[in-house]
Amino acid sequence: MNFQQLRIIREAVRQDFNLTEVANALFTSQPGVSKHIRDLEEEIGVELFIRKGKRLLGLTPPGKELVPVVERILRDTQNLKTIADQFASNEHGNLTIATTHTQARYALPEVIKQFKQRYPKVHLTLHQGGPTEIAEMLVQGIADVGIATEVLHVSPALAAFPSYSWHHAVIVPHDHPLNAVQDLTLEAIAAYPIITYNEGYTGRAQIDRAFAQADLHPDFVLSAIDADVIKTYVEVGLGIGVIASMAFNPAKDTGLKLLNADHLFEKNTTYIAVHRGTFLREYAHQFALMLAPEIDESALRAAAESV
Amino acid sequence: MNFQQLRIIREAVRQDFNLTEVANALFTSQPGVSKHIRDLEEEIGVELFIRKGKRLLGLTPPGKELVPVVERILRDTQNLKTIADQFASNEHGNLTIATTHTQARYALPEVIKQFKQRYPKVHLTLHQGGPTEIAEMLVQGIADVGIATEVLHVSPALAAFPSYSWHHAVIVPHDHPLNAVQDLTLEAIAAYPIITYNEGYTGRAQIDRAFAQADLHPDFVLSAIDADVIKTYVEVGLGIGVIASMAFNPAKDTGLKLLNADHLFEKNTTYIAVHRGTFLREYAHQFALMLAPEIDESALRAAAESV
DNA sequence: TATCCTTACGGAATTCGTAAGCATG
DNA sequence: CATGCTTACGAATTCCGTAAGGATA
Repeated sequence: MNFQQLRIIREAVRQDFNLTEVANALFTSQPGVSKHIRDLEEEIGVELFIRKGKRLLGLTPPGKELVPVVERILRDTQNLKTIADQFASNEHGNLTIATTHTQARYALPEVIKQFKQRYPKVHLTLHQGGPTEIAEMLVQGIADVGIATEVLHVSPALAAFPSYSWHHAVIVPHDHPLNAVQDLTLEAIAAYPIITYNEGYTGRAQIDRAFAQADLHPDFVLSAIDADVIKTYVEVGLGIGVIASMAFNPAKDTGLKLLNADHLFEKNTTYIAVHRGTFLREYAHQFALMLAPEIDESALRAAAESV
Repeated sequence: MNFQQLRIIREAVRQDFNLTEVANALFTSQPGVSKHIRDLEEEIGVELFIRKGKRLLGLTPPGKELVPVVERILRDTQNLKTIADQFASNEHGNLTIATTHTQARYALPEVIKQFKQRYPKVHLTLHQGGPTEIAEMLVQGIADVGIATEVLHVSPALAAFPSYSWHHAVIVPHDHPLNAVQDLTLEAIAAYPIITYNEGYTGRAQIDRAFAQADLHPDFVLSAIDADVIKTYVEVGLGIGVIASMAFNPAKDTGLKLLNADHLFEKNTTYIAVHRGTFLREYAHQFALMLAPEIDESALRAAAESV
């Protein structure tokens, strides 16, 4: 048994059992991949993959049990290197953050500025994606921490901690009739075409839920991933916008007005997530604490260390 | 990085940093061991061992952090093989039990007979030793389950479950004056030379505690690891014996009489222990359940699977 | 001076990549 | 017939053991 064999097993699952792709992903030859798999199967005495003719289709029952152990071994080898790097220097290294546009654009800049002041030599990488992609990046070990409002609880392999809370707000052009309304209601909003986030992004589920509970069916005329796009279309008069309030900048968004809607939509909570069993560098840990100061530090360590 | 390097690191700790012994233990050459260590240290970029001249003296701080991860990786590779064997056959395999003389001689025979009936093809190995040796055998993965009355809680890496409880009793020759006594007291016992278990064995601590609390200082004229030895010396009149009551067999120990002492000594509990993070074969699991039927099955699985 | 580690080097074993062949959707 | 896996074989690399040398209790 060797590590290359284990990497191949893990990659085979990730590449949907296409060994040619596995070979590409691991920068090796395809026949070598085949041989490694057969060697390992022979060594441990069970077939890991279901085969139909020459193709691999999936995992056998033993394969299903063994793959998580393989993944843990490989994660631990990664941890070995990470811990060693930690001792080599607390100040340099890489930190990869997977997050959504909204967080990257409006919530993170302040924290990242602060982080860079403390750790100027740490190289930061920001990966952007939807919630499921963020979760996947954590699971695959591509990203160290993930930040999103939506379901980062999906996989039990992830540990999520609340970072901060915020509300949606309504944005309208300056000359819009809603500007005159005193107490904003869902009914009043639902009377106009609405531009807001895509499903699965930035608390969209909360927005839908609020209207559904009020038995309202507004016209979602356009949806987008980010507030900048939404604001643009509100400005051109396509409808009113519902965005995260922090995405409104009075200094820059001069053509628009922000209407408070805290009482209309449920509070949203943005979470910071890490992958259980993956060692966190000291600075990654500090980054998490900067973003969520009230996080239970020992819980974070525990999440990162146990499986 | 390869598994041999990791095995060498683990073995270096076990062999107290004597690389010659490491080479012997792993059936390889000593220069190879040295090279593997230096290669690994170079690869991860930190020194794992404190060196004085050419000798290794201990672990550096990074070494102390990394060794547990190395151990977990190696344990998981063992788990891979164990799980694979499990699928190859539920009925064959090996089960290694580490236990004390007392358990092996008096408590286990019935359970083992029952186990062999259910799993006739499983090869059983009984390793005998003191409590610390039993714990060590579990930690090193030499034994699958450990059974003892004494401290198996020492290492947090072990999970111990109560199996059954028992009391000490007094044994005397037939013509002994204590035979006539109605209500046995500690004072009455302490008046005679006592033969009982060695320190650290079969609840000896309970016996000492009982006398200490009564402020009695009996003459422990002889101590031994097993009841057979104790009985022999009681028969020749060297003193009275204090043994586990289950070690008395009225049919065979015809020259002796058993005096109940449940009210004099605290109850003892025999524990069954496994090493956390080590996968238990189905039959090993069943063995544990036979020995401790009221064990929480999910707790046992959890102990065996998490770290 | 005996123990223990390192360096050096040659051979053994493993791993890897290329080329060719075969099965399947 | 293109995709995907296997077999076969030679090259490259890694691993291992022996022999010799040096440091330390």
